[in-house]
Amino acid sequence: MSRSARLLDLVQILHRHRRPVSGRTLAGEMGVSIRTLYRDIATLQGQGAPIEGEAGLGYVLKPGFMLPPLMFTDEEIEAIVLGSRWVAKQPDKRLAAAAADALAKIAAVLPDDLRDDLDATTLLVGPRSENAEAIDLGIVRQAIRDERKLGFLYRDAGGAASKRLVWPFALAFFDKVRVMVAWCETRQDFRHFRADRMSGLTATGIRYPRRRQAMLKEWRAGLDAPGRNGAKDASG
Amino acid sequence: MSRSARLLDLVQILHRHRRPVSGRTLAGEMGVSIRTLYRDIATLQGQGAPIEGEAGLGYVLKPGFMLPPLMFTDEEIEAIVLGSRWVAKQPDKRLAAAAADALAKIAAVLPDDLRDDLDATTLLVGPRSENAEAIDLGIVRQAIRDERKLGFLYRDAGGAASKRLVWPFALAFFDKVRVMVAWCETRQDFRHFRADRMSGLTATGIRYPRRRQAMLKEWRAGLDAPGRNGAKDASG
DNA sequence: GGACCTGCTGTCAGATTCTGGCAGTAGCGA
DNA sequence: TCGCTACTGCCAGAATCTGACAGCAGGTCC
Repeated sequence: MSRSARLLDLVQILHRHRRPVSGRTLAGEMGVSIRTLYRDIATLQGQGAPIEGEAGLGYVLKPGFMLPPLMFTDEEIEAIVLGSRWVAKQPDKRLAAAAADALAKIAAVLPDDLRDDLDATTLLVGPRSENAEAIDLGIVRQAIRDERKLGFLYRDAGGAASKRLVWPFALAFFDKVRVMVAWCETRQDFRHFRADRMSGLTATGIRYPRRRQAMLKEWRAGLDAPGRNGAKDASG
Repeated sequence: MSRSARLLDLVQILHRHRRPVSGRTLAGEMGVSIRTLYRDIATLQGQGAPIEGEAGLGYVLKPGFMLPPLMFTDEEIEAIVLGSRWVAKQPDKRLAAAAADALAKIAAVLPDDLRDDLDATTLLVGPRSENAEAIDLGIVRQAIRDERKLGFLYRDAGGAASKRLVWPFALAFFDKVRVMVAWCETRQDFRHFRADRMSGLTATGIRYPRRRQAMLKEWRAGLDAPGRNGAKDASG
């Protein structure tokens, strides 16, 4: 196995273990001496991988992905840049910042002439009709990633407010509004919630008992089935 | 210089020369023997780089970018995936396909568990309100990249039609419509054209005499200047 | 056809890099 | 204190890379 391939492997092994792992263990899993492992870790850190080592504990990788060298066509890069620019204009500030960071990382590794092309890329995204949401969608995305319950106040189309505790598993971006899809504990059914009608969002930290992928699949099946509508807007 | 760094260099050198380059020349530019160069080319091709060699001519790199190993955080990947999905739903079919291809390439290099996450990524893009355009925006993007003139028929807001020859340099994606920004030869000024009002698009193949980056800069300066509006919609 | 340019492959000795083991320093927690 | 860990310097052997040479195949030009 080549060294570069081994480095990618190392990141993936670190990704699997969420808890700190000792260098000895990692070296064992990769079939390599511990001295070499330290060298590999140093190389990865030099390449910008967020690996942290603490004496007495082991190594942890901050959540993320390591991409190997990739080749993209002009059109593919244009698509990625345009898409990221669109995200960067979304009202969700953390996601927008992440999009900007991703673009910056890509730009940083390109040679000058290509970076100029990217800076001046002639695909522009128009300004959004702002539809300010009172809540921080970053909290919703974090709750989805961690599969944890969310509490909030919801005001339905009629204006009636209700307190909700839900299991969020998806977030949809429409032209105008953002919609959270979740299992509602109170109603015992799938519901979707417009972000601009939510308030008092609180991350409970309580893990919900299902996998978000499974819920997503079930919800999609409900959408496809004839005569049903999957989730209805949370008015009931 | 490490081998991996040299491989990236090789791609960049190939990118600079648009015409076919002989292996001997490339080897000279990199300070390496021709035998090693052949090995490097083979390695790059093995990694998926679209390099083509023809006996008697030399090597050509299909237009594209080579990205070195990159580390992205969870949020950055989510931003890229969401953005690409949005692009993939645009009516511009070639760009949409490119977005899908880029996503597929990224997915292909991820380990299984991460790919599942990506497939089921819980950030969805809602369907677009379709606003069918009669023209192929791919032609417009190609003309912008190659800095070549475009001819077409434009129907303005009042319904009056006019034949246009323009120097396109940007394409903007708004919520509903796509707008081409160009220098209009007839009017001798910047104009913008809504894609759904264009028809009979023809790529002339004639190169226009300015750099698109310069025009973009000038146009932007016009936007920022107080009391002006940069380009007006092509009604005049 | 013949001269010439190019891509491409095999082989092999020497240069270069990588690797593993050893020794030693330092931080953290019990 | 002890045990566990991260981390560094050193060096000989292993693995890999590199350059040079020889040779084949495919195109271009005269």
